[in-house]
Amino acid sequence: MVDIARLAGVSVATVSRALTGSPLVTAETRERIEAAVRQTGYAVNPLARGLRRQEARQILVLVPDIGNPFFSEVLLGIEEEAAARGFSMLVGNTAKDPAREDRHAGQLLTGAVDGLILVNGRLPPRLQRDRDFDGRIVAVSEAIPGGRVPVVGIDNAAAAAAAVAHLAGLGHRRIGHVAGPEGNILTRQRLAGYGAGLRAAGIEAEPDLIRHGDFTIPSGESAMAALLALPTPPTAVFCSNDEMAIGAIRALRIIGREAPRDVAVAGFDDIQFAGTYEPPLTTIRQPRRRMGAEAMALLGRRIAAEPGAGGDVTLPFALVERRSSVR
Amino acid sequence: MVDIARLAGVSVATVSRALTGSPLVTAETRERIEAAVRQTGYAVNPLARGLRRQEARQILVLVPDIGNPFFSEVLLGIEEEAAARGFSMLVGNTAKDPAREDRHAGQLLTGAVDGLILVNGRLPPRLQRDRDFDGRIVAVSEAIPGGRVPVVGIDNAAAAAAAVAHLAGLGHRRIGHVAGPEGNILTRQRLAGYGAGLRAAGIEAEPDLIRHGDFTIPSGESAMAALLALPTPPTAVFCSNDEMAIGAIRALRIIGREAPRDVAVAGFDDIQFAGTYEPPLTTIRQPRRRMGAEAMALLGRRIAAEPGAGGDVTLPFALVERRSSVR
DNA sequence: TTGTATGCGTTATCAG
DNA sequence: CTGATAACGCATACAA
Repeated sequence: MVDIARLAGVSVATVSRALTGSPLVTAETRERIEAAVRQTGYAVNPLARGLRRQEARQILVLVPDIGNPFFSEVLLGIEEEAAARGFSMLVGNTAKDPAREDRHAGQLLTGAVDGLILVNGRLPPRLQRDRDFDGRIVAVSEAIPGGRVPVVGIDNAAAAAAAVAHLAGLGHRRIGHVAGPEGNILTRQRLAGYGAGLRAAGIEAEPDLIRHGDFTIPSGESAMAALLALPTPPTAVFCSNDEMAIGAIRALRIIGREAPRDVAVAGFDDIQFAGTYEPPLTTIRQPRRRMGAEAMALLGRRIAAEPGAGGDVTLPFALVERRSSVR
Repeated sequence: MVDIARLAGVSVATVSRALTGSPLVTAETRERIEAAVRQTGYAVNPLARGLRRQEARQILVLVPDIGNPFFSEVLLGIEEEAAARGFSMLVGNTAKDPAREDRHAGQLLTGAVDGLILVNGRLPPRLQRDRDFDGRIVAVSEAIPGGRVPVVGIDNAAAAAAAVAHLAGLGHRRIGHVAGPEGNILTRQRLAGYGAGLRAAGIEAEPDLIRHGDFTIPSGESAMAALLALPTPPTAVFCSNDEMAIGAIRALRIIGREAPRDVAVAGFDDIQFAGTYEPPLTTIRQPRRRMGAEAMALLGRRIAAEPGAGGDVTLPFALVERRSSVR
């Protein structure tokens, strides 16, 4: 910067002002400075600027598994919005390990990042104690227990109810549910929606028709196998995510049956291969990318301490009807 | 830090030394300092440290599409190795847009990041001119034209040849190829391997049996449709990636045929759903995660200016035989 | 409108 | 082994 100052025949202060768009600079001097910048290819040092301004213009996203396509598409939305707002995106993989969560969260305490986006459904331990940074944290997709941090996502219960209504509308009365792991918030919300959907259709709930998996294909397969071993198996099944729905279809195939002929199957998420699978999956589409973008927008507003940067953001979902549920 | 110094009754210089693990500190003073640190929850400011040391302890990964599972698993490997080496990972989505590439690459010039990992197959324009940062750039998966930057990946030609050898070994003599977009390096390498594989099996190449797609499912579908419309269609097809292989299988299905009964199909990459698809896909497995990790390790060595931080790293691939190719 | 001076939080140099 | 101090590059308060 001192070079630019010399080249343009001004002080570094003026260069700084010109570069930050201060109105206190003559058009003419600004022009000289910009010329010098172009000539030398100079660029402001973000570390020095950050040190001075006490901000990093960086945000951190905590993800349990970057490799999971669901999360990576949320990341895409975050990145776009972050770039648009002049932020860079750091990504930390937690693998659900509290120690890693804490290590990454440390970046918020040190000032390495200005904000945090949680895609992993919980606050890192050290942040549970320390409430000083609540204003710089938002969650996406999955709510955080405690209600301290705002969430951006869909109405999971309503979406689950919509899926069940769809199956009931097809004439099914025995509708099973392959739920996620117990204790998980999404599991609870979708389970609640499942129950509400049954009620709305005038169907009596039957605890035996509910089995828990862990959101993986194999777990969906065994949950469905258990359902099929029932004296009176369900004629339709709503699964808490698409992976388990695929597992359910495999379980059918293994015993020589198939979806939707023998059992209708619906999933949740509309992952990339949901529409490509055989049969294509009926599912709930979440606006993943937009969820990421909205989360970043919210975080940006909170960091800037904008007044309206309030609570949760609920985005619309869509029921996507495909062959797996329709005869 | 000044607080710590006061608490421990030493100077900031000593605190700094203790915190950086300098041997020039008494065990006793170090203990006092560490106690003060624990008590206050103090953490070093990375911006100030970076400004002073002229390093950011951050690296940037340029990806064309974070949402793509192939890339996101490479990211996983990068993140793990980066964390292990004390680096944070920034992710920049380029969407193949040169302007975005340049904007992100700027972070290398400003010192915001210490190194760059390219997963998008090419150097951002401004870095093509400026060779000053060559020592801080590595590529993964896809080689960069020009040979200036070292690549971490598999031997794509050999892998393609192995896939073709597999199909030939099954007795096929008319083996088609659904290639990637023309001009793409991976396309060229795999196309070359396809040719080599045919030659090794004593099969004469036939230009008509080669169609180009763009690595998407629909493009694979139409490429395969064209192949099937030939007077004498191939009895086996090697596709340059799994998405196009899935498209090829769909093309078969549309005209009432199926894989592998009518045409054997092999893909490339072993993406997440390759093993789950119906039929499960025969494909080439790339060690994506390890590729990411090795790339980061290489970059780390280069940044540290370690002597042995030389050229390309070639990792082993594996031919995964599944039902799509076997009768 | 511009320049001077100071401090952001660290680390490295140089004395002691 | 420890302390004082300069410097990293920038942005702002204060003067002019």
